[in-house]
Amino acid sequence: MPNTIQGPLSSHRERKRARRRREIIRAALEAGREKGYHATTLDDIAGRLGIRKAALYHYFPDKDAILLACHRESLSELERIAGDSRAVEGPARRLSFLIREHVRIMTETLEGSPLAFEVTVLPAAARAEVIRGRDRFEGVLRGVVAEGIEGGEFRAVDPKVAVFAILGAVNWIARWYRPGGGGIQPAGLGDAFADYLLRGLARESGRARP
Amino acid sequence: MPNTIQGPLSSHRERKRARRRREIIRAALEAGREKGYHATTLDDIAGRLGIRKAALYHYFPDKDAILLACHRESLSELERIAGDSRAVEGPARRLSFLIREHVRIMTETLEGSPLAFEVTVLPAAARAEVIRGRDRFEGVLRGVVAEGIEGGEFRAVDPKVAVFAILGAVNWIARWYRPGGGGIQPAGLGDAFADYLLRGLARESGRARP
DNA sequence: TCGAAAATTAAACAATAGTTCAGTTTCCGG
DNA sequence: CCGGAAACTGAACTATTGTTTAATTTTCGA
Repeated sequence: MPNTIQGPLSSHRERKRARRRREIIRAALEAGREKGYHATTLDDIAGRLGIRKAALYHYFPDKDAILLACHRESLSELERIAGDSRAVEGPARRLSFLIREHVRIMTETLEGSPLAFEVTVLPAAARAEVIRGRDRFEGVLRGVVAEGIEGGEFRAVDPKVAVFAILGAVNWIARWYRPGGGGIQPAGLGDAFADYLLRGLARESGRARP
Repeated sequence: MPNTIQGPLSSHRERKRARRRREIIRAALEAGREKGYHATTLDDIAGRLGIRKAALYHYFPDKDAILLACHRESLSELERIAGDSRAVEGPARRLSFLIREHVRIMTETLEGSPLAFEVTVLPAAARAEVIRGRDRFEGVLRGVVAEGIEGGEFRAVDPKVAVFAILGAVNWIARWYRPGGGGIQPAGLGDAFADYLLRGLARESGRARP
């Protein structure tokens, strides 16, 4: 008997299914941008894809699983930039990189959707996973700030408080940013935020990013 | 015929009723701190007061009205500190005052409840009122920043972007602050935030608040 | 092209939670 | 202390919405 149980790791069908899953996540993020998780119905999400809500159950076991997938989407992005940041030398430059990339995630990947922050409704295991992921990223930021202080590049602030302020400024983007909305451009926003938030840490008034 | 239509402006009964309304608002803010508006049921709110949810309808016409009252609670606080700030001289000192007071509202009055930010569910008229109030406060902050730039006290940033960052840092407190939670103390937090966020604007590296 | 598996749908189901209402208890001013 | 008004309750009602199931359509590999 040939091995029919385990096909190729990414068959055509599997890739198509994975693509559809991402479309659903994208639709959920878009729908959630307006109303938040609870006010977003499965009809809202399905309607954006031109299908009925029952079809969603072929890709996710329930509504919470869609929310969790949205969280994972954002978490994997955060993990990626945390990894990439290791190649950037110097606490100031590294923190600047992290802020600019985080702003990019907020404006591009999540498009300002607050879905990736509503964590209280998730079942305990899923909530723990998400919180662990966020804590990890928070820890990376704190590490960078602490390193900058030790090296004398930053002044002696409480890293915990500084990181809360930074994450607040960036995450709050979900509350006011709307893609295509006039005025503020994503790229400029990331630079402006990094510039502003870095200067608050700089020991000297000169350029925060040498 | 004596004037029985309009009793004294604050009879005993009226004051008692007003007090009960405030208790309900407080309970809603507490309950909403854990789960957010949609996940907070009328049973949650009523339960904290030892009554049944039907009793709430003697004080508010529906659930949305309770949310609106929570918003108005926070808006009136913001308006108050905006007014008080006019007595503080100099953009740097005034901005510092506003940040510290705003932090105090987040930690003391709202106790970290996100209820005063969930605006999308409100009916159009109520939503417009809340947004108008928040815009007004935002405008005050922008004015202070712009004034500081004109006077040469702050460097030339985009006031809009800076205020988004400031409001994000402060409002995000609702996401992580828990009253009585160990570690961070409200008073110290306000000073630390004001210090950090002011330095990002300061033209010179010296003390931001002279 | 054929047939099985995947995708989707329509309809019914279930559970939650906001709302209403008639009736009961509590409160308080005269 | 009395009587009416205010406060509150229990229960029923309703609307929304997540979930399940059986049936139908579509897709795609052999």
